[in-house]
Amino acid sequence: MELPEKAKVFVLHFGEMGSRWGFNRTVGQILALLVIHPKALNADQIAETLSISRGNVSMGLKELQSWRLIQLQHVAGDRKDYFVTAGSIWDMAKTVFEERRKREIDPTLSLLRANLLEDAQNEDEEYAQQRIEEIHDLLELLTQWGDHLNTLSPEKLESLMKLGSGISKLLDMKDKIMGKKSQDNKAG
Amino acid sequence: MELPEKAKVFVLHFGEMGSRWGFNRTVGQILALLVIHPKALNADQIAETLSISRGNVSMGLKELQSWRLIQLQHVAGDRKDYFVTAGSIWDMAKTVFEERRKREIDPTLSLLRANLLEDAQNEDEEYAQQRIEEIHDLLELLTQWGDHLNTLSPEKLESLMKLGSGISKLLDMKDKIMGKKSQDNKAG
DNA sequence: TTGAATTTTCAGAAATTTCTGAAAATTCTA
DNA sequence: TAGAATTTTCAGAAATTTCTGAAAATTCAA
Repeated sequence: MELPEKAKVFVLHFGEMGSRWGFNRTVGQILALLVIHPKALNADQIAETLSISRGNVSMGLKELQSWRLIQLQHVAGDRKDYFVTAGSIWDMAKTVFEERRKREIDPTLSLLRANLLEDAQNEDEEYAQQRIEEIHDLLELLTQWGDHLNTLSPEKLESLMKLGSGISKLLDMKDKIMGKKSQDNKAG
Repeated sequence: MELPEKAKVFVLHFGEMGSRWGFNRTVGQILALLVIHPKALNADQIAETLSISRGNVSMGLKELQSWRLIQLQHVAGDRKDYFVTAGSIWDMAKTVFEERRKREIDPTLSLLRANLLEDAQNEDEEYAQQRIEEIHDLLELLTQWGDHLNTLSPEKLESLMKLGSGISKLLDMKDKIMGKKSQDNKAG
């Protein structure tokens, strides 16, 4: 299967970028191909289109399934396995965030927590622990926020993002209505 | 310079994680070391502590400077170059987001835009262009949102993130006050 | 200037990652 | 249940990335 020139450029680019997003070149290319292709594809078609070995495609498809980014789809009268992307672009973006969080952030948080439990033996260790605590708190805040955003409906999430600088005004409005308790306490 | 056991674990872990964040193992280790060390360090100290070559440290420091994550600092009476991390953990996190955006998202957006300018020659290409447009719009929305968040003061940003599920209520409140224009139009 | 101290560079070595393709395993049909 | 179709596995090959260390370049003090 020969790809049109623009499709080729897109697939190759996402191959390069894929490595930034946690998978290797060919895995990125396979995903990109499935994203722009209107119909489900089988492993042989993918191998031929991307000029990579059958074995490599098999491994790549397995990896993409473990990321929950593609889905197996059977085609009537054909014994081969066909694949399509799982959900919309938005869904896939969400999934990538979730999976990366699970694979990268969570293990780091555990390690940092374990580190915080131990007592500092001297001034230098005290300093180190403080920096580690800052990193821990930041990661925790970010992941919790991510969780909250994930609970919002796509529409609400989109309207929140499109607020743009309006978010600042909204926060002020909230503070006014809520009476800015903490600051009033300090002032009074 | 011998590190305490916990510091060693932290540095090694950030070496592994570093590769996820766009730089290689030793660059991650150098950054981690500078983060937890209370005083500025020179290249020889870093090389000795991490057991890596002087040349490798030189390259790593250059890379971290290009990321704007560390700063040169002179020590009175010493000709060697000393280095410290640039700003707080928060500052560094912001910088990493910014730099990654510049290095990864922006080039992708350019490529997608170029692709969208071309005309689709048939149904399949039409489909591909639609998916590409979805990716483009998502990336653009995300980066614009990131820009807006970056303009918020750290305090406001933190209070926004700590809102948690309150964000949903706040959005409803806004809709009520603003009169939910778009939906009213549809209904009427 | 000179030359000692320091940093940078970069060719080749080492380590790591990715890929191939043939053999093994699995699945399905008749 | 045989055997054809298909997928998976994985040892070794190929490609890529990272690292070393010695030489070149730079900086600085006298």
